[in-house]
Amino acid sequence: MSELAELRQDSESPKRQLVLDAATALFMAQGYGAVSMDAIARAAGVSKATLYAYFSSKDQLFATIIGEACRQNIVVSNFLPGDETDVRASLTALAGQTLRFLLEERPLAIQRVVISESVRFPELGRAFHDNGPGVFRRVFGEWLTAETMAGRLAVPDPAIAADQFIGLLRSGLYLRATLGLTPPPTEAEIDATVAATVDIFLKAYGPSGSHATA
Amino acid sequence: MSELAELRQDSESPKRQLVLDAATALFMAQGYGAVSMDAIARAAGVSKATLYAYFSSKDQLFATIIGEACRQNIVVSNFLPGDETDVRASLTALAGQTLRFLLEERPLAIQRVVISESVRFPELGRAFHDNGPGVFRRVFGEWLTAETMAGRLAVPDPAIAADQFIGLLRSGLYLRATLGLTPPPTEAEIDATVAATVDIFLKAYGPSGSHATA
DNA sequence: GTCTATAGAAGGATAGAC
DNA sequence: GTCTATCCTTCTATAGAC
Repeated sequence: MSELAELRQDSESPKRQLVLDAATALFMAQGYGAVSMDAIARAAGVSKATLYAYFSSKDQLFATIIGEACRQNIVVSNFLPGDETDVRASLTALAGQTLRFLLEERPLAIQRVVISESVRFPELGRAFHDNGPGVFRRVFGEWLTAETMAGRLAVPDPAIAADQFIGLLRSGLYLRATLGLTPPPTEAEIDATVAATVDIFLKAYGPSGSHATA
Repeated sequence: MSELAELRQDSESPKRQLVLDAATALFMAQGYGAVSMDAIARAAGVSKATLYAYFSSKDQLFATIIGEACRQNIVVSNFLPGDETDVRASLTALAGQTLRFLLEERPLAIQRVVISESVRFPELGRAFHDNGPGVFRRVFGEWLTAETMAGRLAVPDPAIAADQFIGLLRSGLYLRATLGLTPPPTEAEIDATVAATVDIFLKAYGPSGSHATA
């Protein structure tokens, strides 16, 4: 029991968490430059001195928050089709799950912030990629390899195919959402994008003769 | 002769152009928040008072510059394959031209700035989309329709197919470039992405039996 | 029209009381 | 540990000389 306390981070201070929560919300919504330390302290309900007791600078606070957000920004961790043999159903489930995740406000905000600040904070671009698209490419690529060996797919280069799958999902709807264009995508549009992605993917990488349509 | 002068914009002041050039470079490189009016005036070699004589505020200067940059950010304007009948060659040329354009520093910078400031300046997201991906989808979609009617392609929904083409080009390499990851893409990598894009596109939308490989 | 100089506000960071 | 109050810098924007 007492070991549990030892396993905790040394950052269990409640005020520290208040600062982190407030700063996260503000940075995600407005980006680095538009948020002041005054605004963070006010939103957290603490003084600026307390804020600086936990974080030595605005830069460090920002990098801590966005880096941690990137590390938690995993999309495919629970994609384990296991004994599923219906490839189209598996791909459709994965595409739907992935695109809906990408279109959530938080992942959209993380991507916006990382892209805009990747010049000033290069490590954020790396963290975002390695924990997001990089993980997807690895996990999905391994699955594509297994499916190819099982004869259910014919994927010559799993890394390229995984990148293409991501690219197909990130076209159209997602690009418009990234640019903040209204109105937000409807469920029907999301399903249509998912279906179109699975269609083109299976036409290209399905076993010969599996050129089924929606 | 004298009509020429009348045709000119009322913005032919050389100092105004100096300000525009300097501000464009700075905003592209560092974004809105990190650039001060002092820095712009210094880089342009004019005083701040002169700067404010031409642009009433930092917001207006920024919106003017980025909006104009979006309007000039056209990618497919000179894509006119004309009497070309080799679809694979046409698609390869278009894909290579488009991806190389997207990977240039200026389009990358425009996209970064627009994405990061689309919350504060919603009209920029719209201008970027309508002059960039929107134009591509329309022009390329019309071409796909013509090729389909000519029997050289079989594209059921040109708008979706055009979005997918863009998405395929924007996967992998381009995503990493957007995040500022080093090293920059090599010519070989660009060619490989182009080839992979054309391959999957033709497998899905080529006329039956044209499943050629690279 | 253009400059120098500066006003007025806001930002990041800190000293010192409690 | 936390707060109030403040320092110093930098920012946007402008007044006034030439």
